[in-house]
Amino acid sequence: MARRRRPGPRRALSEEMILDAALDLLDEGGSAAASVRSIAARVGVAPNAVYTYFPSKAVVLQGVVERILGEVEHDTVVDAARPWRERVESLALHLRERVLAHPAAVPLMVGGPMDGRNALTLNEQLLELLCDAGLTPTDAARASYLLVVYVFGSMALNVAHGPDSGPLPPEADRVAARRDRFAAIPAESFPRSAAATDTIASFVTTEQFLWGLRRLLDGITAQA
Amino acid sequence: MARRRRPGPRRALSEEMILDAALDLLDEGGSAAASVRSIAARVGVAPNAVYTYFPSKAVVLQGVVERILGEVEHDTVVDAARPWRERVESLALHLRERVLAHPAAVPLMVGGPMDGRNALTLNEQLLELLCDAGLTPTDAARASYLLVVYVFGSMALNVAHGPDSGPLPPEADRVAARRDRFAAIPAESFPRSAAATDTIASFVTTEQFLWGLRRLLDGITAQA
DNA sequence: ACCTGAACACCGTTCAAGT
DNA sequence: ACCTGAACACCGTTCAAGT
Repeated sequence: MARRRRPGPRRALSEEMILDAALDLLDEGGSAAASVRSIAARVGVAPNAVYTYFPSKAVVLQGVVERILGEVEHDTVVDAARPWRERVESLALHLRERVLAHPAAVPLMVGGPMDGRNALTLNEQLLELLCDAGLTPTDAARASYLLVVYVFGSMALNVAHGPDSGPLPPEADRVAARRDRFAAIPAESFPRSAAATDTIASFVTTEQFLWGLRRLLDGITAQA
Repeated sequence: MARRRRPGPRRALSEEMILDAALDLLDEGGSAAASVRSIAARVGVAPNAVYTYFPSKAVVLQGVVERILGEVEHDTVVDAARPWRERVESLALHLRERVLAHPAAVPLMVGGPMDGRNALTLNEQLLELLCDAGLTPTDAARASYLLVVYVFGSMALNVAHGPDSGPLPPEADRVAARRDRFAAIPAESFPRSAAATDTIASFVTTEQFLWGLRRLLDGITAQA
């Protein structure tokens, strides 16, 4: 089935080089920096040459998402001998860590299809885990969707306030920035929100992420 | 403290008119249709006249988000006499229904600050509800964040696959579209995902939303 | 103070032409 | 088949000028 291809001049690039360039630009300058023109410039071709490799910018960005999800080493992180809840937790924590390394890509994930090979692999592993836990296939599928919504939803809200360029600041700085942001809540109109400022500021932490994840797992097991 | 303003010619517009135009365009043509230029055209002024009312496009879109969140009639939906779980459920369902009426606005909410007056009002009401349920202020704040992540996260993933224009199709059509999309999963590589196609297709339904919400409430009460 | 015309510095994408 | 120059139809935003 091996078809010969491209009889013309050797191609100067590869899909991978374009995805690399796009991801680098995304990491360095945020979503606005990853234009077709700047991607092309970085790999040293004219803007329209990109369309030899990808049909549109949207497909390039989809490829970037897939590349990031591919960086999640699905199997090595999760020790099959441990209890299933711990396995889910370490998978979720690892996924979150890997994705938050590319903050500008989070909106692309939440806003796009997420039905590529690596996304499916991730989902498949989660399903396996939940079936091992004794859930029916239907409940496992529902629960995995719930977990996906939580992991990606929390990342999206985490990233929402931050700057649109560069890597994610350290956790302490993000908490401080959030506290500043919510310190101005008028206590007379929103007494409970104002009183909870410190807790609200901590929503961007891994600790709060784990708290929510555990409540979610509690809910799933209570159901089973 | 009433300060006199604008000694020049009477302003032809108001902030509200601009927000109306922006929301209409968003609803009719998706996020790409709500450009500063098209907003200006709809209200009958030159593009740069918009900058007399708002400092930037981002602030206009923030205003649109606030307007939508203001459409949620916080109090009337939730009967204070009912058990707190039911009150949370009806608040979440109502919020979801109101927001999904404007699919193109969902990414704006998940991607932006969400710290306006109406967003705070919503959060305050949720906090009150959870405190009534017996949670400590800290746990109530954490739980409300968990609920917000879930409600907005699930909407974002729901809207992600759909077309970028017009109102959200009826639920049955969205399920069918999703089934088509995931019917192509190769069963040899992803056996569990392929077997769960029907369940996966149903993720966009209100029923599945409620299922997840209830697991979440189970987890929160198990903690308390 | 509010609005305009014109311009600046960008976009994504297409097309005819070269090799 | 791959790449280029040039163009098309857009963007958000700024600025000087009018009233």
